[in-house]
Parts: sequence; structure tokens; C-alpha cells
Amino acid sequence: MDPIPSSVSAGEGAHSEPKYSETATRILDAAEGLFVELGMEATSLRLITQQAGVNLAAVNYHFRSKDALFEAVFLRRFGPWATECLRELDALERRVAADEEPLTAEAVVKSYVRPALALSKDPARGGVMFVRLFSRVLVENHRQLRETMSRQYGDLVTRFTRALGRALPGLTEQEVEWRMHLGFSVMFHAFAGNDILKVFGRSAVSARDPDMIVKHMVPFVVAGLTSPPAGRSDR
Amino acid sequence: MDPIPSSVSAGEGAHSEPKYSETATRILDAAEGLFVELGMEATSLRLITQQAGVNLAAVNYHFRSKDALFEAVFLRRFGPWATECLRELDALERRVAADEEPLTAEAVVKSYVRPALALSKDPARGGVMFVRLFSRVLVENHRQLRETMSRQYGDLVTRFTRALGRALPGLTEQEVEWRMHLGFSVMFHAFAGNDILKVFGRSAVSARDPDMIVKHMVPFVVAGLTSPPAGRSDR
DNA sequence: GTATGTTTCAAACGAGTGTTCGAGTCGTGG
DNA sequence: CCACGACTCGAACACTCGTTTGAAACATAC
Repeated sequence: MDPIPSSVSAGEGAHSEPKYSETATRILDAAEGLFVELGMEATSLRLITQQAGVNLAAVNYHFRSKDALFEAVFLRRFGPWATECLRELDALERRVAADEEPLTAEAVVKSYVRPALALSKDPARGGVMFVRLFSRVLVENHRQLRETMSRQYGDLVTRFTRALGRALPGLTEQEVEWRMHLGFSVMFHAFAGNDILKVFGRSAVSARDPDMIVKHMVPFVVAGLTSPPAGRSDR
Repeated sequence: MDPIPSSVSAGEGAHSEPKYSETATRILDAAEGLFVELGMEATSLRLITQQAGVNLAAVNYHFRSKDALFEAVFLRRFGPWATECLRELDALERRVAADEEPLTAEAVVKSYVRPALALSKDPARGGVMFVRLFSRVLVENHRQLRETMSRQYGDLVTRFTRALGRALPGLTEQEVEWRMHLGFSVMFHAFAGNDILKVFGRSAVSARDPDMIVKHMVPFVVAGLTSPPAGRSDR
């Protein structure tokens, strides 16, 4: 009677990926697009179920609640990305340990940009939706989701921060965290297309082509990360 | 019977600042905090008026609707910032024209960062609220507000983009727009405290001190802006 | 004083929300 | 064939939402 197939509440294993029934998948797909477009609060279950072609009660049957649905929508995309990021970082650190290449900030950045790029170009795994979802999560406050994230994926951030610290030995720990924060921000909001110029209707930039984004963003981020340590604050 | 003191719909003069009655101000103040904290959709008029200590119907009396209230909340902060940005840019271009200093990317960045910093440290003008509001507007889609912005403040972006283009002569027009986009993104989301690390509960960074933000962010942005033109896309 | 225009207030309206319930349908295993 | 679980469906529940209304309170001017 109560499927709640979400692996989140069930197992301890962090990175398992639950299978969803066809109805549940249809709901997830519809909800994903609508959450991205309208935001969580402005998206009603009736709109979701209507667009998914399923009954209204199906949401509360397959997922527990609207909040749990949102969490499931997000984690369905976030899980694969996190897994791939760790895989990339593992591979990088292995190559570095074998002295095959130096540990540069650029390599660290690409370890999390490349998976995001791959996902952005793969419609079967959500395409660009995932990053736009993430940028919404950053701005909105989803307490429950935030707890789940920090519980399941906290080590991911720790590992990347440590790697970046080793790649930028001249910086204090605080400076590394700051640049980590700034670098991640740029990536997510660039991918998500949260373009200030767009707000003013003055953007001629085709900010939606993932390859274009990476081409312009990675040098920008790397330059920021590798800039000399902050000396004085004002001019 | 119908005050609607908003200068937006009335005059053509772009940068005038309407005066609000005490009740209207109380509503604006309460709404500002709640919009930032909960988002526009999740904030109810009842919550706003309760926190402001005014009657529910006052919102629809002093402002036309909830949407119009949101627009007023935003423009009340955005107007002064835009005005100061243009003043800074005017001053910079005057000094450059007089050969008193060269036109650098850093100077351009500081022309819009300094006003944001000043506002962030002045509670009377909203403090850090304004930037957090802006970062929400970037992610959420407020069609009407977007139209107002592009109508009233489009020239601001155009002028800054042109200035940045002159400061970075080696870049194509497209590259300038991209970096403008990235640089603005970093500033707003850094000021707003949209910290990815925070989502994971792993942030030791005190990302709320405006001076600290500027100290770390400006070098990061300047380094990104002044990095050599993008050569090839992949490693 | 009355008259006039502005601002507040309590109450209600209709629409839309997430969620629940119980009957109904379907498909498989005994 | 029948029973049992998984799943779907329509209807309803109890709220909350933004907005409107009409009367009261207030200020100002004549």
C-alpha cells in the first residue's frame, strides 16, 4: 500500500539509485520541468499530475508528500552527478600520485565541470535541468533537502576543498574555501543561465549552449582561483 | 481613493524615488525581509501585514496587488543602487578622459561593487537585503518586473558593458558580454550568500561580512575578467 | 458646524492548495 | 476461480490564498 521507493529514508548506502515505476517517473519528469520553470511553491500538484497524465492522488501515493517529491526530483539528478564527480576526482588523484600530471586548480575544476557538462548534454539524464534545479536550491531554502544533502554528500565538498587546497598551496585555508565557494557559484549559475544581462533584456549571449558555457567559464574560474593571494582589501 | 504612489506607472523619469506613507513603508519593510527569506510565492499577504502590524487590506490599497508590491519592494532598493553605479561610472570615465588614470577592468568592477558594498553596510537603505533580493529575481521569473527593469535600466547594462569592452581591448564583443555576465553573477551571489558549501553544511566561511566578501571577491572577479582570451575549449 | 477626501478595519468571497479516503481496477500466484 | 497485493481513480476535506467590499475612523478645509 505504501511504496515510498526512495532510497533516502531506507538504506544507509549513500549513492544507490532507486528505480521508479513508470507513473512515478512521469511525475518526476513533469515536476522537474515545472519546478525549474516556476519554482517549488508556485508549482501545484494538480499542474504536475495534469502534465504527467496521471491521477492527482498518485503523487501522495508514490511519494509521501510534495516536499518529498521535490527532494526525489532533485536527488535523482544530483546523485549521478556527485558519483561522477568523485570518480573524476579519484582518477585525478591517482594520476597525480603516480606523477603522471601535477595537481592544478584547472584539473580540480574540470573534475566537477566535466560531469556537469556531460549531464547537460544528455537529455536522458535530465539535460540542463539538473543545474537549473541546483541553482534554485541554492537560492531557495529547503531545510529538509539541505539536511539530506549535508548528510549524504558532505564528504564530496570536503574532498574537493582539500584537493583545491593542495593545488593552491600559497593560500590560507579560508582563502581556499572562499574561492571554492566563488568557483562553484559561477559554474552553477552560469550553467543555469541565471544571466543578469538577460534581466535587462540586453543579452546577445547564447547562454544556453553547454559547450559555449564551459569554454568561457572555465578560464574565468581558473583565473580567479589561481590569482595571487589577496593582499589589501581596498584600492 | 487610489493612492498607488508608485512612480513606475506614472512618470517617464526613470530614476525618481517615490515617497511612501508610513503604513506603506512598514509593509515594504516587512515584505522585503519575508520575500528574501521565503521567496515571493511562499510569502502570504497575511504574514506580511501581521509582521508589519497593519491591516490585511492595506496592501491592496497602497499597492495595487501582491505583484505590484513585490515590484515596489525591489525597485525601492534597486533604484538607488543603479543611480550610484552610474554616478561612479560617470566619475571614472571623466577621470579617464582627463588622463588621470587608465581604464582598467578593476576600476569598472569597483564602480558597481562599491555602491553595492555601501548599500550592504547601510541598514537604512536595506543593508544586505537588496543583494539577496536581486539574487532571487535572477533565479525566479518575474515577467512584469523584468519588463520594467529592461525598460528603465537597460542603458545601465549597456554602458557598463561598453566600458568593460574598452578596458579589455583584446576581447571580442561576445567575450566581453560573457565576462560581464560571469562577473555580475559572482558579485550578486557572493553578496547574497548563496553558498554552495553552506548547502552541504560544510562552510566555515563567514560569508556575511560585506568587507570580507569584497576582499575575496574583487580579486577573483578581476582575475577572471582580465584572463587571456579563451583559446581552445577543451583541455 | 458640515462636507470632502483619505486611510483603516472586519468580514467575507471565490478560487486554489496539499492531503486523505474508500471504492474500484488490474495483474499475478495459489 | 478466487484472493491478495499493487495501483488508480474521483470525490471530498480542511485550509490558505489574493482580492473586494462597505462601513467606520480620521484628517483637513470651508
